[in-house]
Amino acid sequence: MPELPEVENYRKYLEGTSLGKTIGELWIDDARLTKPGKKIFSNRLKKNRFTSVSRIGKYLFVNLANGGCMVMHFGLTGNLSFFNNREDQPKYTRVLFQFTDGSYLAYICKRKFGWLSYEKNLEQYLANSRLGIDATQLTFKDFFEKISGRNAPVKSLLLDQSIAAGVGNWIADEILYQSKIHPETKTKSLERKEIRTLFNKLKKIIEISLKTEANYDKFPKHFLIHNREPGGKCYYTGKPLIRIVVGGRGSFISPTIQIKK
DNA sequence: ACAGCCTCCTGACGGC
DNA sequence: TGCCGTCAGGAGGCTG
Repeated sequence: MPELPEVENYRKYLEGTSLGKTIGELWIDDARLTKPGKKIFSNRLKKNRFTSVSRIGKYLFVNLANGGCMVMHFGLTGNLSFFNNREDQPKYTRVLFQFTDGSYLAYICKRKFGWLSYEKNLEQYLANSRLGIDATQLTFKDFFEKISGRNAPVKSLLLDQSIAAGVGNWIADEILYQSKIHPETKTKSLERKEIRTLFNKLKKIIEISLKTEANYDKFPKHFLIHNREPGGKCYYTGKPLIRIVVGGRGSFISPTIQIKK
C-alpha cells in the first residue's frame, strides 16, 4: 500500500510527466472520490495546469496555475499512470485527465479509499487538517513531546498522521520489529531510550526506502518486509512471525524478540 | 485532549 | 464450477 516512500515515487512521476500541460477534459468515474464535488472539482481543473507538486506524508499537493491546489490521497490501492493512447487506460481508473497535447494522466484506485480534492487555499487547508510534520522533517523533540505519556498502544501513535506523517502499516511494523518493541506496549511505559530507538529506526527505514525508491528487494536482508506474510520467519530467530491485531490493524511481530511489558 | 470504535469499498480467498 | 460470507486497511467522524 502506498506509504511515504511510494507516494514520493508518485510525486516524482507526476512531476516528470504532467507538469505544464493544460487539462482539456477529465472524466470522473465516481463522484464520491472528488471533493468538494464532481462538478466543482471538474470546473476548477478544466483549462487549468499543474505547475508543481509537493508531498507531506501520504498526501500530494499539486499546485495549479490559477493559484489553487489539487490534494491527492491514494488510500490503499491508489496509483498514477501516464500514457498517450486511450486504449492504454488502466483498469480501475477513477479520474482521467486528458491534456490538450493528447496525453493522459490516470488516477487509479481499485478500492476507492483514496480521493482527490480541489482546494482554493492550501495554507488554509493544512491549518484545518490534522496532518502533521512529514516524517523526514520530524525532530526527536517533536516526536518525544507528542508521544511521551500517552496511554495508547505505541503502534497506534506511529500510525497517527498528526505525529509522523507518512508512516503506514508496513513501516510501523518495521520500526517496531527493528526496535524490538511490542506494538501493544502502552506508550507511557516506554523509557526515553526506547523512544529514541523508535525514532532512529523510523528515520533510517524511511531514508533507505526513499534511497531505493521503495524497491523492497533492495532493502537490507534483516528487514521485516521480506518475511511480512503468513508463514514468514524472523530473520534473527528463524522462528515464525505471528500476526496479531492492534488498533484494528494487522500486525506482524517476532514474538520472542518483541515482548509485551 | 485522548482513546477506541465504526464506516467507507471491493477484490481475493476459503468453504461448501 | 459457482455462490456466498469474510477479510483487509487509511482516514475521518463519532462517542464516551
